[in-house]
Amino acid sequence: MTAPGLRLAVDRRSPVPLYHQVASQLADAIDDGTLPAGAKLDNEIALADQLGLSRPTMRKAIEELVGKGLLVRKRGVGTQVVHGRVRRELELTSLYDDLAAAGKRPTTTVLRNEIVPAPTEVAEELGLAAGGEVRLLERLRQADDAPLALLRNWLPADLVDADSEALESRGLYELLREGGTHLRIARQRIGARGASATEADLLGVVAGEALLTMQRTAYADSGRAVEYGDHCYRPDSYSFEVTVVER
Amino acid sequence: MTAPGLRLAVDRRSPVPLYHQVASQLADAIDDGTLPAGAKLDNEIALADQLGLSRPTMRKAIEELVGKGLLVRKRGVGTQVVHGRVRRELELTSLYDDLAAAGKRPTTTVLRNEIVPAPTEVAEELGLAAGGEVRLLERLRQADDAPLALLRNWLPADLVDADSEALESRGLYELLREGGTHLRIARQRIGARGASATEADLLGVVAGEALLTMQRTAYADSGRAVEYGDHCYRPDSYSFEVTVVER
DNA sequence: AAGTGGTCTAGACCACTTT
DNA sequence: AAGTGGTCTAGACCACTTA
Repeated sequence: MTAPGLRLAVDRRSPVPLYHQVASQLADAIDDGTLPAGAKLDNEIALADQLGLSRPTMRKAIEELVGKGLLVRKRGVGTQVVHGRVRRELELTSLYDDLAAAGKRPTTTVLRNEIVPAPTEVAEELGLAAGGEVRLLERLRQADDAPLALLRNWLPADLVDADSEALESRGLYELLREGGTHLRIARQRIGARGASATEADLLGVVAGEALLTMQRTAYADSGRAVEYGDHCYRPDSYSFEVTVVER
Repeated sequence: MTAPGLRLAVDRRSPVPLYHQVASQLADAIDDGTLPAGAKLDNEIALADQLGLSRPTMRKAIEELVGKGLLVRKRGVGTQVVHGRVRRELELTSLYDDLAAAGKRPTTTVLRNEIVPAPTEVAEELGLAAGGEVRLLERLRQADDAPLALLRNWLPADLVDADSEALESRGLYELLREGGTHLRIARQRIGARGASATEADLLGVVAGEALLTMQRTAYADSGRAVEYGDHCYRPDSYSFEVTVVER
């Protein structure tokens, strides 16, 4: 039951970890149909031998794809490709990156960009003293000139220069990365509510119409909270994809 | 910088994997404040020594918590507890389980429970021939007698007995588990839209009012799609929590 | 220079499923 | 009985960060 056209090979001179090289090649084979839905993989030891790898390394490659929802394993049975087509996953990217990757032309209008005392909830989320200074950003995001999302963000005031011009051309996350802040974890709450008059006006909908909402707190690799966001999206243009894997 | 009150120990006679024992104890210590936000853990080798474990096993315990968003690691620096309080995570559970765990009293009314030819989209999601037979379930879920969600599910017709009485008392996922079907992966799309007249009536809202929606395809450990769901929720009573970790 | 996590190896034994 | 994934060990070397 092994796929015939499947060719795997690793490059030991590459800085890319061996397990990730293998995982990428397997993911590509699943994407392009070389490994069709339901296909059974050789067992871990055989695969490791074929590639000249140790079993733990081969196993880690498989684990990466199990975590992404592309493969399922069953003890005593084997490893198979999951049925069903794969959709884009929810990852730790900004909406700006998402749109650029999807080939849309994202534009941003900065509505507010100012230093304000932190509202109670924001201070709590960011782990700051109440009333401490934070930068408030309010932006309108458009894709191909159609309004798509209204983004409000609060960040520790010293974290980023955030001149409005850079924000309009590059997106907040990219600016943070340039400033040496690498986001690692985001906790998001996704919900829905009716649009307020202001929101409706900016997003080009009728007041009270359904909006998709997200509140997000993002943490850097230092463990500190560096962003709290309160966003709303036009639900006809945006949705969230999540893949959940049983632990 | 090691936490003083932290006491870790493993039971080698337990069937619970050692790495999971350690991960649970660390998670508890983070929950109850023994390991406060920002606390730095000893390095992996020292921790492994203290517990009489090998480094890979200790590492796997830490990896489990990094994946849950409780810890962050930084090469050359160390491992720390993430700042910010932890919220309940989105897992592969049914809404019924969610509510029961939250101490609510969930009740279910089965509105439809019949065998129908599969609509095109459903057949595609489940990997069945178009027009093949599927079971259509339509249920109204309430928590403490307040309407909360309207759930429509399609399943392969042979998969579950699904008598309506059992569905009202136990929830679909539990019935599937009892029938030997173990869900492993779910792909979910979360969005929003206005309520139709029928939905509004059932959920006790006004037509056009915002609803939170989810379409889900769930896969068993056999890799086969076993459930397609199209759900809508009252957004004042339900939201989704997602933790995203940078790969 | 010292300390950390990141990767990798070559084994071992076990639990579970299928034949 | 045979084959699979699940767990665990005891090392090794490397890349990165901080002092």
